[in-house]
Amino acid sequence: MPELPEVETIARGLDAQASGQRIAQARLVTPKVLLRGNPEALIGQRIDRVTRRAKLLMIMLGNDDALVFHLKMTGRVWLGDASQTLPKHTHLVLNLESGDQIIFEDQRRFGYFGVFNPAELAAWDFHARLGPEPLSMTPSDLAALLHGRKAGIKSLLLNQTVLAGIGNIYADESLFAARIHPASMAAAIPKKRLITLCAELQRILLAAIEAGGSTFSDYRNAYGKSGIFQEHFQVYGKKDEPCPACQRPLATTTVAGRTSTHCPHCQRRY
DNA sequence: GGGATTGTTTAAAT
DNA sequence: GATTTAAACAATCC
Repeated sequence: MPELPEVETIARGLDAQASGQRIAQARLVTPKVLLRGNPEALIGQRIDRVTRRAKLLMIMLGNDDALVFHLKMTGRVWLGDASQTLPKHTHLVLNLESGDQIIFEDQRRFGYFGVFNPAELAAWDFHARLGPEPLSMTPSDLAALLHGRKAGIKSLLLNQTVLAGIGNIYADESLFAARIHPASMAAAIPKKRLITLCAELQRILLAAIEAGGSTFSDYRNAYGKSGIFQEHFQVYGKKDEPCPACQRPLATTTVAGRTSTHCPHCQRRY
C-alpha cells in the first residue's frame, strides 16, 4: 500500500540517515525477491542519496548503480541499529559501516528489488514507461493528460504510465475532494473540474507527505514508525460511515477492479 | 480452506 | 496501432 507519499517519506528518512555511508555486507535471504542484478555488487559501495520515482524507492550508489525497490502491498525498507533482530519476513539485509542495517522485509513477497547500472535502468521497461510525477506539474498540465480520454477517471489515475505514484488511497481521496464519481468517463468530465481534481490530488499528496504518509496496516517509514495521514482520510476504508459532506452513508463499488469508496450523493457521475 | 487484499503484467477486445 | 478492459498473478493472513 505504500504509494507516492509513503515512499517519499521512506526515501527522505533513509537519505537523512544512510547517505554517505558505505555498504559493508549484503545478505540476500530470499533469492526470489531479486528482480535483476547482483547484490554482491553492492558491497563496498557508498550510498550517494536515496530518492523516489513513482512508487519506486531508489538508493543511488557511488558507482552510479541504482538499488531499486518496489514495495507493492506489504514491503518495508527501514534502518535498524546493529542489535536489531531481523523480522520474520526479512529478504535482504545491508550492513553499513556504522553498524546500522538496512532491512527489506515483505510479508507477502509481492515486492522486489534490483541492482541496475544506468544503461540497465534506462532499458527497464517498467521504469521507462512511467508517466510524469504529479507533483512536478501544474494542475492544468496534469488535467491535460486526462482530458478527452475514454477510459474511466479512476483507472487513469491508477495507470502508472499516465501519471506515476497514485494508488487506491489517493485516487479515492482526490475523487471525493473533487466530487467526481470514480466510474466517470474522463472524456465526460468538464476540463475545469479535471483541473480541480488535479489541484486536490496535489494538495492531498503534499499533506500526506507532511503527515509522514498513511498507515492502516503495514506501512512504516525508514525508522519503522507509522504515518498519521490516515487520520485525515475522508472516504478511504470508511464504507457505511457518514459522508463528511452530507452525512449519508459512504458506499463501495468496484471500479477498474478495485474497491472504491465514495459518496453516491456528493460525487457526481459524469 | 477459501476469500480478500493490491499493483502490475499480459491477453483480449474495441 | 492505440487505447481500454478483463483476467491472471504474486503470497499470506484470518
